[in-house]
Amino acid sequence: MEKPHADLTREKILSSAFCEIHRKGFQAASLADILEATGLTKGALYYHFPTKQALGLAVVDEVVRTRLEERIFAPVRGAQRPLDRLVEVIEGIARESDAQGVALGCPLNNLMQEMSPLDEAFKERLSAILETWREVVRSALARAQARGEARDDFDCGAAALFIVAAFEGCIGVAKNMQSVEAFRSCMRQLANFVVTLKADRS
Amino acid sequence: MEKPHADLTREKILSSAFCEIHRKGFQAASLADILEATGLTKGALYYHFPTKQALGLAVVDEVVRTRLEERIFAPVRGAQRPLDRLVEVIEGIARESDAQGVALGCPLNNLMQEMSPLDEAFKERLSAILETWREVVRSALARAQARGEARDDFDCGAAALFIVAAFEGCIGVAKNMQSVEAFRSCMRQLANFVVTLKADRS
DNA sequence: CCCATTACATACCACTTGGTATGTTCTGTC
DNA sequence: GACAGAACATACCAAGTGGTATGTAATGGG
Repeated sequence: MEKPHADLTREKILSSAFCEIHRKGFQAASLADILEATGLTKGALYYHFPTKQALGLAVVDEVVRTRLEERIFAPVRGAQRPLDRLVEVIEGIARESDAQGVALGCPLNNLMQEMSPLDEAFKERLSAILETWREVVRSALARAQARGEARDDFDCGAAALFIVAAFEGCIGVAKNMQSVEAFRSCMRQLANFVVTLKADRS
Repeated sequence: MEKPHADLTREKILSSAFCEIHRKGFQAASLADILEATGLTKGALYYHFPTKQALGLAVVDEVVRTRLEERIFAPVRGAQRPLDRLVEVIEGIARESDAQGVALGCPLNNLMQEMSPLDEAFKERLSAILETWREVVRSALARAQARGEARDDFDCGAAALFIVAAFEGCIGVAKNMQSVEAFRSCMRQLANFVVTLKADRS
């Protein structure tokens, strides 16, 4: 028989840690604050996670990755018209974002900027997620090219990397400006760029 | 008579603080480490700066801003052919960057991601620099349009914001991947985008 | 030469941090 | 219902943090 109660507290800690890390970053995230939000204590934390780093890595693997998988990767993967779907996803993210979401930024980008130069384990996990993202976009572009939906005079890998980079860049500057409007404008430009990759149907 | 010695130690602290903040971020930057690198002590620090935040803001205003001003803003401002110069600057940054520079990322972007949601004063100073950057690019695009160097079917403000965002995005992902090659590839894509803004000379 | 101000150095403080060691309760098993 | 391990809670600790109070050497003016 499994023990649902233990797993539940583990997920409560994970969820609270994600929030705290999203707000303050990993280093500035206080274990005391994370626990206070759950009503638990350090005994619970260190029973489920051996160290703060392990907690952070678990947040990356089980929360950050999952969120991106559901919201971005999955929708693009199974698209019949990959290029159009790519544009839809970009515009969808822009449309659904609110002031708070813009102010906090992308959890993946936040952690990359903070932890990549400091911690090798973080860098590898985050880099893996980024690479899947890039691969999802690259594959979409390649399929679009194969279907004649996209032009075939550009390198899919390089274009995919740029699209992901610009995506995170838009979130980044909008986070600083704390302007939903700026975010949407910026994402619209990115969508326009993707549209320029479409094949001219003459 | 001015006192060059005092100003010199002030700049030594500022320079060391910039390095430390560039490496570890503002919050994780230790005043003890900053001082150790200079051979000075806390007495010197708190004589010149009332608080750690003031030191950080001074770093932003006097180091980060100056660097960007010299390396990016100034070259673009006085260009006869703004669009070409913009591409040159982008390619120049890509060409001259080394492994260490890529791994550390853009100081402005690092601080924006870390401090914007946490500290209003930081957010305002950083936002001002970002706005200057955007305005420099916007003005360049507008002049390019006026001279017929660029097409005139796009919004200069929106395009400028996107260019700056993509610029920071490229640095951001390259920082995580810790790959100079990926950075150059990404920046080349950005340069290509800027080229698409050129007027078709038929 | 005296003296006040500048420009630091030294010593110290309250506080928070991640981490640990120990105690306690709950749960399932025989 | 005794017993064992899981699943926590409580109390505590060394280390590091930003900040301060005080001491001191250099400097320049009268």
